[in-house]
Amino acid sequence: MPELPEIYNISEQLNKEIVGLVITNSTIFQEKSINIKTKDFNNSIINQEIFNVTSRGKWVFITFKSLDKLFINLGMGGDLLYTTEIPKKKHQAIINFDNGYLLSFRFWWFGYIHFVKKGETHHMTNKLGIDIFRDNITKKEFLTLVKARRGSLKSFLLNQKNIAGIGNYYIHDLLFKSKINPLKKIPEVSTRKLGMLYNVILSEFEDSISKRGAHYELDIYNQKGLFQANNVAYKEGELCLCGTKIKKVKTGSTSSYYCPRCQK
Amino acid sequence: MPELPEIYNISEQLNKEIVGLVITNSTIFQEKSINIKTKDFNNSIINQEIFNVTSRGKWVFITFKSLDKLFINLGMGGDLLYTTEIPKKKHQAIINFDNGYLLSFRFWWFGYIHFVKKGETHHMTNKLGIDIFRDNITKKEFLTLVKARRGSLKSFLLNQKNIAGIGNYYIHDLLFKSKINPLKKIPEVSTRKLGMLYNVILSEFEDSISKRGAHYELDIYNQKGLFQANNVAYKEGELCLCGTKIKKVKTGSTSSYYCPRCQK
DNA sequence: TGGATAAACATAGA
DNA sequence: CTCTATGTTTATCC
Repeated sequence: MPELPEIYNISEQLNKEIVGLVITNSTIFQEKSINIKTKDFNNSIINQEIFNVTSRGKWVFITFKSLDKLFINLGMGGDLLYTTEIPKKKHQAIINFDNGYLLSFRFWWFGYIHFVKKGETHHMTNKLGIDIFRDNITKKEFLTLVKARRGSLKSFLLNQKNIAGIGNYYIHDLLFKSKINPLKKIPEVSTRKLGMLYNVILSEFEDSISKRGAHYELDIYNQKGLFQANNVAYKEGELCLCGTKIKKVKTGSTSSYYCPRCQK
Repeated sequence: MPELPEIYNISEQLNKEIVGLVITNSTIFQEKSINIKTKDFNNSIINQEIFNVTSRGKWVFITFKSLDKLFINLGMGGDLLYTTEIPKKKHQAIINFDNGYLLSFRFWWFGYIHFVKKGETHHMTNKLGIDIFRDNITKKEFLTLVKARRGSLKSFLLNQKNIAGIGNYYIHDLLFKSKINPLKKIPEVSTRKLGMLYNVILSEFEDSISKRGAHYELDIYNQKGLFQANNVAYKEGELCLCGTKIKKVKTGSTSSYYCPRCQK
């Protein structure tokens, strides 16, 4: 499940590669991935020229010269490859360009490629929260945002309407490095720790982006990233750096792994 | 806080006393209690003849011959007296009839006397749930209704959108007599106990109505009711009939008192 | 817990 | 936690 650093990286790579290219063909293998009929989708994007590519949270935005857009979400695992040959692995969609290259969209489960006409809004992204990286959010703004709420900090961070881009892989590491217990509610966490969390998010994401994302995700060139988090092991009973056994707790629909000694 | 039995009793008493009477005057001391301007309210009801009086849950409905209506809610404590003399206790409204009698509305806190024109709907009562007593709900209907939900049974019963008329006084007794622990969620309660609960609600309400309501509430003649619940004491540590100490637990915004032995 | 409303939280579904 | 929709609870207001 690619999160902010991977999506940021993918969008920047695409921005380098496909701006100015024109779409010559499009093949949809899974109509559930798109938001309109396949025929309409193809008619809408073929012959369009790419204007730019950017991202917000876990969403990639491809803007055409016409200002129509594609909103792409890779869902729970998936990749977006830029290549000349159709990949052998099962994919949901292929988009061809006039330079002989193509984009292959592969979703492990749910994923979206939504076409949105110029000026129209997209219901899945118009409520997206801040992208702490692209929006140049200051620590003060971050603290104001967080402290307005009283629920669990982990839920807050994972909710894309608050802060877009944090998912289940990075959250453990972010909380570990900020020494925050994943069960805590926002009012129970000191301002100092919330400030530390802000620093950690920025530095961790910058670090990961510079390494082209997480080690188990692919970039558009089919290359794995070099970033490895996992300061807190993903198995109950494994040892933290401090020697304490990692604890597993249910936090909503997923679990959290944390060190009872380091994360108070 | 009058609940179904008291409200049922008040509406039936009114139905015996005021049908056919004509309103000659109306005085509003607290404009927050009504839904339109005082002047409009008075103009709307003066000279109207009472057609009938009925109730649903904690609401009293006075219908005029014109089919305009008054929707009355006594809120958290309050009384509605039918008398010839203006009561000395502070009241929010007085309505006079052509036989020399008057209705005095007294609210301890929030209470409503809403005027609704013929055919129009009233937003506070149009989502009201069933009145188990007036609607002749069968046990099967009751079970279907309850079992469609998964939240706490106590919340379900107190929510006027589900079943109208149960409040904080009767709820303890109803759960005690049904041997249901007030902390249970609906799926955790056996069908047998839910069926028992249905019987208990009907029998308890019938009993209370026959005694003109709870012992601490007043009917329209300023007389206290004769019904006493309190099988489960309202003080932590007091003894249940079985000798076990009553336990107090938080259930949402209020507390529940229950016998850990009798109410499993 | 009287009732409205909004936010917060939980769960199922696609 | 990918996102939506729905249900349920909590908090605050009047």
